[in-house]
Amino acid sequence: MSAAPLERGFYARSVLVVARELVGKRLVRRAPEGLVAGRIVETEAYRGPDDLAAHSSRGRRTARTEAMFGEPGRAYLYFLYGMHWAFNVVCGPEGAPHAVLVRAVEPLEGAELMAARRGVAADRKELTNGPGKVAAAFGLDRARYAADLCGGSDLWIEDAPRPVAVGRSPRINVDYAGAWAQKPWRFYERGNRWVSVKPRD
DNA sequence: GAATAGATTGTCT
DNA sequence: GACAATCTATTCT
Repeated sequence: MSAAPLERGFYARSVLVVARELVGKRLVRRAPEGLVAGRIVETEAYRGPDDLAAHSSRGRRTARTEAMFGEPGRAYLYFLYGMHWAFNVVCGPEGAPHAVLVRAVEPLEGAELMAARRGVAADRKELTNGPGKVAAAFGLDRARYAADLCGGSDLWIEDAPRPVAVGRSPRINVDYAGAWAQKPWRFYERGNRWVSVKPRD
């Protein structure tokens, strides 16, 4: 059972709408070592240049953020804390530096391959319950920078039924962004054990 | 379960 | 030279 990748129009909308609707969708990567797939259970919206929590805040357009200014439906990957990669999807109209961070997924296929890449047992929630963990489990790094999720790459997102209950909360670890840190721009499936930071619900 | 410290490097000031 | 959209091990309660 396989579905077509979500088309570019899905991503070319408000980043807040896309972030909410991505919860429940199916992230897939087909690599030479095997296929891994997971259900997205937690996302965050970043909406530069106004949003001070976004890397593209104040219109900062650099080699790192360049992909956020490009067409929607492409991957934005960045390296942080000296050792982790994080996977985002570029959203909004082309030229608007908006993106959705995928913070956690629920493993659906290829858990053994994820476990091998992560170095943890396949039945542990630590497999994919955080942005750095998702990127590692899916084997994503600089090589997938600006990869097209709408076709032509080995990484894409498929449609799937929407969860019954999607909660929202402030974003995680963006305290430096002042008032913007309070905006409830994190979306997650209520009650899902793979969500990274426990919400107050 | 919560809190803390240490790891480690690309990016920007 | 400071710091970051984090993770892990360890040390508390």
